[in-house]
Amino acid sequence: MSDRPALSRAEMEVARIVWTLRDATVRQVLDNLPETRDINYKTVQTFLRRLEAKGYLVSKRDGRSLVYTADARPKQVIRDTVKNFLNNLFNGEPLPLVEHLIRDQGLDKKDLSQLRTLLDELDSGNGGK
Amino acid sequence: MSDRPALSRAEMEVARIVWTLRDATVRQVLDNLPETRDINYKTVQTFLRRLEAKGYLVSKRDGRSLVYTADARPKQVIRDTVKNFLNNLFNGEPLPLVEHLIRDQGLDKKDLSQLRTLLDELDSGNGGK
DNA sequence: GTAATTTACGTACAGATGTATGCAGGCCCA
DNA sequence: TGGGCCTGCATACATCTGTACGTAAATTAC
Repeated sequence: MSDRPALSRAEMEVARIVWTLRDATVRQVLDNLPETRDINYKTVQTFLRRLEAKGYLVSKRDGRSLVYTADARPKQVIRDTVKNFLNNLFNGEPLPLVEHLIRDQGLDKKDLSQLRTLLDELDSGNGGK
Repeated sequence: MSDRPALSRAEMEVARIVWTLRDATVRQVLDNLPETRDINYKTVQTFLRRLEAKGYLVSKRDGRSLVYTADARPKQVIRDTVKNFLNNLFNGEPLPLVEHLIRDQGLDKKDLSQLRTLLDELDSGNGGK
C-alpha cells in the first residue's frame, strides 16, 4: 500500500493540481487554486516542500524556480486514499459506498444512466482486461 | 453541513462502534475493536470524551460507568464525511468516484449484478421517494 | 542603477490528533 | 479487610497540519 506518510487534506489539494498540470511551480499551483481558496504563496510553498519530503513529488530547478512533478503515481495514490477511506467508513467494502453514493449523494438521472452504460460495457466487452 | 468539528480517523473508528452497538461504555468499545487494533483503554476513553465534546455523542451514567450514545445522526455524519471526501478527491462529483470504485477498487461480478439490480429498482419503482 | 518584485530556504507557531500516564474512588474476591 | 481491578477525570506530550513570516539573493521595472 506504499510506505509514504499519508497526505493531509491540504496536501492532497495541491498535489492534485500538480498532477493535473503535469508539473508546476509554487506560483502556478497558487494560480490554479480556486478563487475561493484564500491562501498565501508561502503556505503553498510549504505544502510543496512537504509533499517532496513525503516522497510524493520531486523538484528540479528551472532558473530561479523549482518545478515540481509527481514522484509517486497519482493513480496509485488515489487508489490507496480511497481504500483507506473505505476502511474507515465502510469496513473496506466498496459496494456499500457505491450504494450510499447512489442513494444519498447527488447522483442524478443522467449519472444513473451513464452508470448503467458503464455496467453494460464491463459486462459485455469485458475483454478489456 | 453541521457545525461540529470534523471527526478524525480514530474518532470515526470508535464512533462507528458506538453507533453499531446503539450505546456503549469504554470497555464495550474496546472489546469491539478488531483484534489487530492494539490500543489502550485510556486511549479509547479519550476518544469518547472528545466525541462528546465535539457533540457527536452524549453520555449518561450507569452505575460507575458512562454509557455513550449518538447525539448527531450517524447517517448525516456519514453523508457529510463522504461529501467532504468527494470534494477533496473528486471535485465533489460522485459519479467519478463510483466509476473509480467499479474500475479500480475490488468490485466483483456479484457486486456488479447487485448494483445493476439497485439501478433497476430505482429506475422502475422509484416510488420509494 | 536603484527600488520593487519574485523566489528559495529556514523557521515559527497554534491547534488537532494519537497515544497514554497518574491519581483516586468504588467493587469484588479470598 | 486489604490488595487488586475497573472506572472517571485530569493532564501530558510528541507529531502532524494549516498557516505564515523573515531574510537574502536574483530579476524586473523604471
